[in-house]
Amino acid sequence: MELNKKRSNCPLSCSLDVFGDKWSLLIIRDLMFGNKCTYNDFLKSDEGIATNILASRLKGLEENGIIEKLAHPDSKAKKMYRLTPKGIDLLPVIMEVYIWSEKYYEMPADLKATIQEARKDKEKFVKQITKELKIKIKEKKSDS
Amino acid sequence: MELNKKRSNCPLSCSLDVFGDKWSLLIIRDLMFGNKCTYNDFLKSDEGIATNILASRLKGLEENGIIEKLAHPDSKAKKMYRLTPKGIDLLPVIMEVYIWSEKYYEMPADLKATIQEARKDKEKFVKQITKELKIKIKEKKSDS
DNA sequence: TAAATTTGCTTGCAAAATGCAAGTGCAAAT
DNA sequence: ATTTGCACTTGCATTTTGCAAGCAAATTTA
Repeated sequence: MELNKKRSNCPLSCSLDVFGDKWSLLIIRDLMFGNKCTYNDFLKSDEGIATNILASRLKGLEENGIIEKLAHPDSKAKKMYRLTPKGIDLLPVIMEVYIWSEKYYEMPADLKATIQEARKDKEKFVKQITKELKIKIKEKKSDS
Repeated sequence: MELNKKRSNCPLSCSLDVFGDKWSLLIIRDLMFGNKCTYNDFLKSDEGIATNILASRLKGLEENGIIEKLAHPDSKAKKMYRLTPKGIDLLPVIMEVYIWSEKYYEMPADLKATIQEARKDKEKFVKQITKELKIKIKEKKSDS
C-alpha cells in the first residue's frame, strides 16, 4: 500500500487512488447503511473480505481521512470505526452507483424500492442520511 | 480477469466487479470528457496505463456492455471505442466523484470552475453531457 | 481463578494481477 | 519497398491478493 503514489493531477485519478478498488467502498457502505462499525462486523459481510485485506483497507481509509478508529464504548477489546465528514460526503457517489445498478441489474425488491424512493428526491435522501451519520458522531463524542 | 465472479448480490458489489479498479473509470472519463476514442488515445493519458492492462480493461468494459468497439471511420488500421447508453449512464457517478474531490483536493482552476458550475445544477449538466454523448452515437451510426 | 472465547489484528505462502519491455501482424504513409 | 502507426500479445519480474494459521490482549465462562 503506497501512499504518495499520485498517478496524475486528475482529481478522479486521485480519488481512485483512495477508494478505487474492490473493497473500500464496501466498507464505507457497511458504515453508511449496514450499521457496522467493528473489524468483525466488516468481516461478516457477504462478500467475504480476507482479514489482511480488511486490515490494509481500514488503514488506508484512515490514512486518507475517510474513516477514524476509536475506542469502542462497550469494551476495551473492541475498536470502533466511524466515517469522518469526508467519508460521509462520499454518500452521493455511492448513491449514484446504486441508482445506476438499479437500472441495469437485478436486486432484492426492498432494496430496489429504497433506491427508487431515494432517486425521486436525491437531495432529501442525502440530507437525511448525512444527518443520521453526523448524529452518530455527536452521540459518541458526548459519550466519551 | 474472471467474469462470473459475483461476490455477493449487493448491487454496489456487483458494480465494483465491473468498474471497481484503478483504471476503468479513467477510460470512461477519457471517453466522456477527453474526446478520446482509440487505444492509443487512452495510452497517452497522464496516468500511464500499461498496454496489457488497457487491453484487458477495454475487453472487460466491452463484455460488461459499458463500451463498444467499432471500426474507425478514418482508417481500417484504427478501432474506435465508444460508450454505450449503459456507459453514458455512469456520468452521474463520475460527476459525484469530481464534486467530492473538488471539496477535498486541489486541482487546476479551470476544472474547479467547471465542477462548481456543474454542481449548481447537476441535472442540467448531466442532461447536457448525456445529450452530447448520445449525439456522438447517432453521428457515427449515420456515417456507416 | 483458570480455561476458553472473542477481538483485532499479523504472518507465511501460493496464486493472481500488475507493470514494463519487447515483439507481432496488419494498414497506411513515404 | 521500406518505414511508420496502430492495436494489440507475450514473457517475465514485482506487487497485490486470498487463504489458513497464529497471536496477544480483553472478556467471558466454568
